[in-house]
Amino acid sequence: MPIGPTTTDVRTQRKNDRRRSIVEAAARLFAEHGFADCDMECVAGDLGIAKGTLYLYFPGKVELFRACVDWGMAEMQRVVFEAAQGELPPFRRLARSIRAYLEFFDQNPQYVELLIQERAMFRDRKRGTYFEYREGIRADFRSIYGQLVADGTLRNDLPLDRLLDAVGAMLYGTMLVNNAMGRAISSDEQYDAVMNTVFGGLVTTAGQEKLRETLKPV
Amino acid sequence: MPIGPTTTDVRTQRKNDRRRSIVEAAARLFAEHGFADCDMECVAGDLGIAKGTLYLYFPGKVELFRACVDWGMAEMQRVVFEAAQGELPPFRRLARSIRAYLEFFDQNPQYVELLIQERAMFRDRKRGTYFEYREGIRADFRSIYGQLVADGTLRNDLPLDRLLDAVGAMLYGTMLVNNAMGRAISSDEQYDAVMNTVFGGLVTTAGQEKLRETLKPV
Amino acid sequence: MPIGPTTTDVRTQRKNDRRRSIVEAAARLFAEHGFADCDMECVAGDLGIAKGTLYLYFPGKVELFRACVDWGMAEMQRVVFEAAQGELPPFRRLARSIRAYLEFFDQNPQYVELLIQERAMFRDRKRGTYFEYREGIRADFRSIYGQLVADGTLRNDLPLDRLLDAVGAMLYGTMLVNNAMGRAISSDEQYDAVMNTVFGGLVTTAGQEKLRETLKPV
Amino acid sequence: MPIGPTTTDVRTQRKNDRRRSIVEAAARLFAEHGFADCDMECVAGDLGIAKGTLYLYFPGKVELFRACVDWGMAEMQRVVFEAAQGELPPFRRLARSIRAYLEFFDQNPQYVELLIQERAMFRDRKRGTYFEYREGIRADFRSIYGQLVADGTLRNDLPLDRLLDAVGAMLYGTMLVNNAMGRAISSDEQYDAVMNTVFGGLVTTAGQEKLRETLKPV
DNA sequence: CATGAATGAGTTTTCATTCAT
DNA sequence: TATGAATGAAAACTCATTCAT
Repeated sequence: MPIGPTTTDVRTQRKNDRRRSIVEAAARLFAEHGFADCDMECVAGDLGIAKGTLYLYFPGKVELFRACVDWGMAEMQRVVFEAAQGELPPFRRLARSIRAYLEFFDQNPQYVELLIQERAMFRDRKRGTYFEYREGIRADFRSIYGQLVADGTLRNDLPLDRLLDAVGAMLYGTMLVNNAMGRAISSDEQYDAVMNTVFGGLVTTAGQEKLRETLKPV
Repeated sequence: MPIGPTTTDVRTQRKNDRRRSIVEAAARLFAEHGFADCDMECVAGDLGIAKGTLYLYFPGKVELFRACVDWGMAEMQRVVFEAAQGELPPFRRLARSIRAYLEFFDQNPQYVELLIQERAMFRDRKRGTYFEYREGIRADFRSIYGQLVADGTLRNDLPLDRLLDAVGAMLYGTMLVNNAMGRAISSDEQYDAVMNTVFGGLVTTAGQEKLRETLKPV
Repeated sequence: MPIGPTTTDVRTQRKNDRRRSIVEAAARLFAEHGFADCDMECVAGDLGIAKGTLYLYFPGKVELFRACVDWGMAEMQRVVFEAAQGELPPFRRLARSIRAYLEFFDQNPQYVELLIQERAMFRDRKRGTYFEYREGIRADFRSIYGQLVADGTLRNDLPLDRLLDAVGAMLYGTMLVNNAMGRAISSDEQYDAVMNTVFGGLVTTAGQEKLRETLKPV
Repeated sequence: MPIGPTTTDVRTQRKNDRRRSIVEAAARLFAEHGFADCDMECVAGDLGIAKGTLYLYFPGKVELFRACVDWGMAEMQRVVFEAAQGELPPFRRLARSIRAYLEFFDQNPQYVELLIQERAMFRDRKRGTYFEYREGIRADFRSIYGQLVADGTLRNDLPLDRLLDAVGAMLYGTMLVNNAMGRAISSDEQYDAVMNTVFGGLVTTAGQEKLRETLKPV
């Protein structure tokens, strides 16, 4: 009996591909028109399929929307994590992640839009998808921050959580403001501003010596 | 003909009072239920008036909503400006404004909600009300920042606009994150975090000496 | 201060009149097309009003339908009760009620239809409206039957409940069969049949001798 | 060419078996959820086959439903007929049939449900399946009733049709009422009640004297 | 000015039926 | 034969807005 993909495998695969392509189209359209003003007809039309078909892949409009946000945030998380991999000094890994974060939202502005839509629409969900993924990222980066405090690169007079908060708020704010202003500022410039200000402030004087290279503009 | 308030004046006054009270109720309700889930009936009901009456004061739902956001942002601007008044050193005035900003949104979370609603709903409007008022504030504070750069308190190796951007992004991010996390952190702590990080980074070493008092926790 | 109808009274009155006329039209249409095949548009159209207006008077299609059945059964109950009033011997009152029941459904076949619709549609409701009203009628007639048993008119070898059941089943069956056959038999004839059989018995006195064994309880 | 079941016969046989098993499942499910709330998916799922397969055996949902009702009524007719067979006195055969009828619906309440569903759904069909089969039964029993009138067991002052109507209505009503009340009364008791009332009459001999006027035709 | 009844366009969702594989 | 993915028509319900009183 030959080993190979079973019918079920193929079907599952096909179904996943389809879900994926629906999510991609929907993410774009939800971002373009807003959740309320993008009806299922519109998504189906864009994909060239019938309205009813969408319901074979997602239970309803809300779930489709959630899948879009989730997909985007998973992407973002992946990109940020990947940037932190490799045999590099901790601050370097941190910096690369920050850059990755800003670039991700700069290149995928539709996900900024979806975050806002989600926040506006579902005020009941405790925090929204962004903040769920943020928790994951935060947990993973905590150790890096810990190392940097331990080796004297970062200030040790602030609780680790405040430190993480500060960087998180700065990045969130930067991402949103930039998006609102029509991406007038390149992600390079954004990166410089964040590094110069937040880390200019968080890094010790001694640390600044050590990081001269890393902190300077790209 | 007697001098005094004319009938017209009285009418205008009364109309404005009415508009004002409608805006207050609507702001609360839009924030509570969201723009889409707060219907005109709901606003009218809360005020104890008929639905049709709302249309005597506002052309439509959207305009009423905009009036709410506008009202809130004007309040915010006023509060921030007021904090900057008085015979105080420039950095002091800056710090007081920042504190006022954070406190305003902490005490009026409904306006955070409205900002998010507006952003989500009206993606066509170039930037939204927050960013229009932000421009006004920014213009007014530019001179303060200029003074602080000139007198060596703030770093002069960054363009003034980047400096303003950095503070703005940090504040916007802090306000939103705090709101999303359920205001788990007091505005005092938020203030400290912002001052310690952003200004810890922006202030020169020399400047830090001078500002020792101002920068330290409240 | 003059005594007279207040604005509220007038409004309530008007609202009730409207509800009433909607129920009348809806009862007719639900009966004609069936619950499933009679959409709200159809009811509204028949009344010359907009679909949305229906929702000002009834929360939804189901409630409108229920109001129709309820209205009809209340009418039926009223008619049956009224027939039992007056200074007449008990059996006479009973007979008049039975006649009234059969005539009511003969003249208002739409209510037969609605009863069937309800039964088919809402299998979850314990019994349906007919059987709720039936309970009321039954309770009221129990005393008449009691008198007739006591004075020796009716057999006393059957529990009162079985007696009531028997008459009830006969009437229900007669009403439904007659309706299903297209009202081929006049309510006069139906009445005769019921009285002659249920009360008179089909078996002759002589026959009863012969059937003693067969007729007696199993 | 060999004599024996041809390929075609085998196929036909298999097809019929399949139809049969589909009808059984569908009857159960239509009765449980109602025609409208039992979709083809649900029937297919219960049988462990694909939705499309149903359409190989029945042209559509309605035809499947009709087949269910038809199947049930044919069963009922068979059971009632069988009970009337044998070398027994006519009234005995009649009584056995009545008992069989009541027992059938008591033990197969799903068919009561289907009758109601059919009646509610297809008001256009002249009478519905029940009444078609009823005609058959009626025709067959007419001769029994005739004998009983002829031999003086049953009253001869009523047209034979009225007599048949009366028994039919009583049985139909009893079956439906009993079903609606949640089968609170055993089919034994139902049987007794029918026999006692319709055939025995509720009014005592003495009572009949008194009611001569009231009971006689209007 | 105030009212609130009436409107009707607009959207989500369901499901019988089809048909390519 | 059997499958099950795709279709698209149909219908309940909502709510901003209007307007006669």
